[in-house]
Amino acid sequence: MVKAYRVTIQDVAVLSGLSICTVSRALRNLPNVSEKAQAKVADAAAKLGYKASSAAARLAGGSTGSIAIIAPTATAWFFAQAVEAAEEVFGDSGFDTVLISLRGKSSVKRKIFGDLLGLSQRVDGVLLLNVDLSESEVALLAASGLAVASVGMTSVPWDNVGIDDELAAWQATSHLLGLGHWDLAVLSGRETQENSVLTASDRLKGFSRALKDHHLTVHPDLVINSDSTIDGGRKAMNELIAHRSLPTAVFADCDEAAFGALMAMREHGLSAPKNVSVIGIDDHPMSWFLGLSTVAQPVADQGAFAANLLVDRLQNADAPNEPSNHFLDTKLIERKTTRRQR
Amino acid sequence: MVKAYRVTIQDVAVLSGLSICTVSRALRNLPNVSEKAQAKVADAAAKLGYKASSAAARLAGGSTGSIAIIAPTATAWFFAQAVEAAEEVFGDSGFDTVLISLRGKSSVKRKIFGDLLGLSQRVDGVLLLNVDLSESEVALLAASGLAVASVGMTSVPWDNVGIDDELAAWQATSHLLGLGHWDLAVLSGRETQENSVLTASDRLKGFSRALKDHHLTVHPDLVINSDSTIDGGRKAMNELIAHRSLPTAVFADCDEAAFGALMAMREHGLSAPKNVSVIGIDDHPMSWFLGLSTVAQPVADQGAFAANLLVDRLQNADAPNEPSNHFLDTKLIERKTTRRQR
DNA sequence: GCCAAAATTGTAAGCGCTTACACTCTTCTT
DNA sequence: AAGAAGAGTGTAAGCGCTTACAATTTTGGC
Repeated sequence: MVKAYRVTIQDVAVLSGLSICTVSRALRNLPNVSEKAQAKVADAAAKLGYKASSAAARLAGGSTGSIAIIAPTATAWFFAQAVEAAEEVFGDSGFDTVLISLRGKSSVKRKIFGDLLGLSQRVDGVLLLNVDLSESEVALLAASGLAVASVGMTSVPWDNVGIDDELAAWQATSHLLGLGHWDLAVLSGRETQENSVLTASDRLKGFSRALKDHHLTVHPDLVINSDSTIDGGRKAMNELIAHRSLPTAVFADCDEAAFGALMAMREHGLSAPKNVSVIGIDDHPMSWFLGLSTVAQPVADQGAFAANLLVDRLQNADAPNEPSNHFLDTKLIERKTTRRQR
Repeated sequence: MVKAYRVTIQDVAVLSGLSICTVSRALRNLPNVSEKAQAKVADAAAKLGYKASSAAARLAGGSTGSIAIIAPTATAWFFAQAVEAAEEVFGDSGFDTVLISLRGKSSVKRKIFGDLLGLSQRVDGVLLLNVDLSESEVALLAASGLAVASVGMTSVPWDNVGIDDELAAWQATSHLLGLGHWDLAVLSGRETQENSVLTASDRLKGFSRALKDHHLTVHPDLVINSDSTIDGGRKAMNELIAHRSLPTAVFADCDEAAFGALMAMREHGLSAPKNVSVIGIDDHPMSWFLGLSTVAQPVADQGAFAANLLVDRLQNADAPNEPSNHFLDTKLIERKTTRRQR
């Protein structure tokens, strides 16, 4: 293994005939650098293939050139899509992406917030995907000096991109109601200490509002906690089938849970829409195949959009405009797991 | 925003009454530190909540505390699982995970290898997931000074974990043949400049060998290139249905492609196993639901195993044993999309 | 044309850590 | 019991960059 020679800022300085300091400023597009110098530096840097050492830059107080993505999990369809979309944006902007998956463990989250200072040493910004944060955690992050943006979070003091979860759930539920169903159950993302899904409560609200619009009330027995996974949906539906009276329609607050519900039904000789109408949210690629009615949301778009917002903040740290909140559209897609209730 | 005070090695040195140098050595478990000193340092560090600055460590020639995962994509089921499993191992060992998704673009790969020196400044090691590397890229990486490990790669000069792809494909194909099928097509991971799946060629070999074992030959018309995605499988199967004579059985070299094939069949009023028997490889969580026969492989295990190997190398850089190659078991799971051919 | 103000460039002091090397104690030898 | 060898510890010189601040050049007003 040959000891690789590293091109340093010193080399660029010598070649361009300027001082290290001027080179440093030129490279970072700081003011007070003449065009001539700028050009000379750019030229020399290109010629030498110079790349700043992020470690040295960081140590000296500059930026790290990396951004952390924090997500509840990296395996669920939604997060895998969003992560990859964001990673692309970051990569194209010259940032490394540090992936931190909470894996449903609050211990991981605790560790991160316990060492926020450490994190802020290693990354310039954080992209949060649907992370359920306490008020104090929000405050900590906002005060950390890190640039922050998020997907699917509400009332946070930084840029956010998401869908209107309440509306999406309302759309799904209203579809069911419009079809004449009035005996509905909901598979709702579980909210526990260990594993909470941030969007779940809004989606539950949308469900409730739709019922209210039809002068129906939410029966607590028909709100089933469910992990936002295939297996979670399956367990929840099994529970519903085993222990409660079967409703005529079920709203699962994500497609993967709906898949699980469909599985559970089949295990009991039931099918949709024959015995129960089923609808989800997401428009997962398998949904089309399974004929699952759902409310589609743009997933990669959300990740990319939020990532761009974050990169903008980082690159224009001088323009401190207000945090913005963007809602992307959702759309009901009627397929074959929902039908009119006679 | 309050300027956060950083606990430095200096603070630990003062509190423990030792020199910075001794503290540094103690913290990294280097030899020539008395037990007494070791204890004092550990104590002081814990009391202060000291964490070394990775930037400073890196700059001074130490390690960065991060590891890159390079994968063809982060969204496919296999990779999302493996990435998360590896990320967990890295996180538990105190490493940050830098995610680099090639997104099927050779340009990204080129960029990485064009700046391998840059990468090696930012991470201590690299975990490659099924990345198709040229010989020169392998050599470059091996000479980079980075610790390397991989999943699903063969004949590489570093630790590797995988399944026996040829065997898995042989198992799947033999199942079909054992059922009396002799007119088989294969949906094989596409090998193009832009987007190649490393395991595909081995799986194709296994397919061929199984045929050969039954004194059958591979008809080129029945080897269909297919992206390893749902959509890829769907397109490939559509092609097969539209332009060639329908075989009695199809082997898709991953479950997602098999899902796509099943979709395409349904679009044409066909179903498995009635018209065509279908088998995949993976045992994706949806496979059970769809009744897809498949050859199961442990996915998270592969990611975690390789990650552990890499971490071991990094932590015991002094014990340079030979690169190892580990094969994990695969297992045929017979479900409902395959049946005896009359 | 002259001088102050503004624009540009350079000097030098770190950032927090690792490491070569020098130094001080302990242990064994003989 | 003296000297060599070795264990433990400290000193100081960077790693490559950013950034106050000082030095220099340019600009512009009169």
